[in-house]
Amino acid sequence: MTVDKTSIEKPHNFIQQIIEKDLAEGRVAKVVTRFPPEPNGYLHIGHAKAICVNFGLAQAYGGVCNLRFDDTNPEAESEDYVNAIIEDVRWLGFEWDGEIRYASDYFAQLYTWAQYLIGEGKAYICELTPQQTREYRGTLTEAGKNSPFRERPAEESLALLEQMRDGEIAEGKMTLRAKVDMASPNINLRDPVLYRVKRIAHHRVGDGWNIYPSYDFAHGQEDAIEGVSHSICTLEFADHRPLYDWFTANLPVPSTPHQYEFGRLNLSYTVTSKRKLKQLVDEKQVEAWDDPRMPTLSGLRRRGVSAQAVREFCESLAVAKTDGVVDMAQLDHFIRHDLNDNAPRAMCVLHPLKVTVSNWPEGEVETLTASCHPNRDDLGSRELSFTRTLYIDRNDFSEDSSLSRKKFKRLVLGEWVRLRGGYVLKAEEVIRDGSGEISEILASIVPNTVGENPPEGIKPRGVIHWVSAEQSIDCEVRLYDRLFSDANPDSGDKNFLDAINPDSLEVLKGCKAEASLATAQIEQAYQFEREGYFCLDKDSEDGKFIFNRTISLRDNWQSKV
RNA sequence: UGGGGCGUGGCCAAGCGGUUAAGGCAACGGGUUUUGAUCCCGUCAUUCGGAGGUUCGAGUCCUCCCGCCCCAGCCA
Repeated sequence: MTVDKTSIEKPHNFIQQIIEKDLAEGRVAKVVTRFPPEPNGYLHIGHAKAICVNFGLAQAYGGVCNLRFDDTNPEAESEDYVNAIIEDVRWLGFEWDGEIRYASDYFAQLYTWAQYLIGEGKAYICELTPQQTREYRGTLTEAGKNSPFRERPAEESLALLEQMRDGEIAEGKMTLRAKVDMASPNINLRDPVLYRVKRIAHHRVGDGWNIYPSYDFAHGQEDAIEGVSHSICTLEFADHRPLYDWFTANLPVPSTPHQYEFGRLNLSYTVTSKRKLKQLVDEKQVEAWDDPRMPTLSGLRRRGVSAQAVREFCESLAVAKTDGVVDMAQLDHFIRHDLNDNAPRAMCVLHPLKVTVSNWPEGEVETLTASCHPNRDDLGSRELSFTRTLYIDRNDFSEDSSLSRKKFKRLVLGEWVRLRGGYVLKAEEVIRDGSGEISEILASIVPNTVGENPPEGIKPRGVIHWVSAEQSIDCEVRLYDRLFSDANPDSGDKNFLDAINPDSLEVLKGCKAEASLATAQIEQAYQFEREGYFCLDKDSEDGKFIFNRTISLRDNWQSKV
């Protein structure tokens, strides 16, 4: 047995403790877990936690983890979702054991087991309408009552089941139900539905079936077929565990898996519910499932978040039974941490303001070399062109020279700043357009200040970024903010759509990026110095650059002044 | 009013009866810095939902109470 070192340095969570005990006492020979998504939507950050838990546990204890699609409800599912999910799991960096599995692979076996249960007198075809079924089920405080079809002879149920399967029964007319206990305080045990009629084709197995198994009748048996040792799911399934166990106990399954539940991930300022995310897409509140504002894995990826950042964030989460709300700031921390370490630096001016360097000859270009990372030489360097006309950010200039040096460490009329990686610059004059707005700044550089301190008496207020006007590329920059302005858009009886942040996307056109960015690749991360982390968006085309802001730099100066 | 689960600082969370209640995020001070970033250093729970009890000793065990989440799909 190989034990992963990194995972045993942290305190062991309750599932690890169970696994270790099972291994030590010989109850389990090999750890087998599974990640079982339903292909009815895209994977989100909450799924990332489940993926990391399941694959991580298998890895840590020398076992394997299956990827299995729980495709028992063709109504909501599609192949597109299957493909998107596969791509996301791969991107996250996990490798499943063997072939991808599908619940639909087991439809024939499940059907046979349904017949077996009927033969044992433990299941029956019920003809109660959906409405009646609800009434017979009772309530939270009152016991249900037995269906009048409960004692129907097995032969009859068997024949009816066949008719259901063959498409001879209309939807809603019949179900196969387990005979458990209509008086159980656990509502899930009040004769749960095993098969329902759905006369529609299945995205994977075509139209061979007119009935489809329910989650309860499928999940545990799928686990048993695959030899899953520890079936890990979220808290809301805890009430289903007795049923899960009931099936493995009453059916001739090849193994007896056990279910363990942990708290799903909730993140502040977003929703982690496939249903709600789908609503955002369907109602065009966002562009698509992979909109960079979405907490989906494809959205995070498109925004420029790395798989490693997502994984490390997930590692930082507890596997326990509490269901809290993790602060979005915690995810942000891991995103910044990864990007700070790995993203090459570049400069991009978001709100360009023209600067003419009056003591720099027209047409003269000096090529400066700048490091791509302050403390990673392996990331190399890039070239910057220094020319007479430059752009700096409008926000980095002020005419107000009464601003204190501490409060405004940027360019002020009559004073100096350091152009990052270049010269020290002095602002001398402001030029306005017809409307009175500043259209240009006339400035001069202090000679011999590239990589050198300026002479005595010249004190740059700070360092600002810039690009050459001639040697830069035009681009569009999309600034993303949180999708919701309420930390808990989902809580209570709030309608999460009411909390949508109207300013979650700001599109900046006519931004100026340094020339080296012309070779940027889609999703490849950069730090635009003093602004944040950005990556090229897939909407970019030849000569048309669109950058997404992954996340801004941490910014505490305002509070300190 | 039934069943299941959970309550440790602003958020997440270790703690498995015996040193002064880990750690991360956030926040706040300070240092370094050609990114107001990073990095570094420091501060941040006399107290563990509440009340009783057991014990030499309790966040950890017992009792009662309070609060929050999930379950009445032919969804998963």
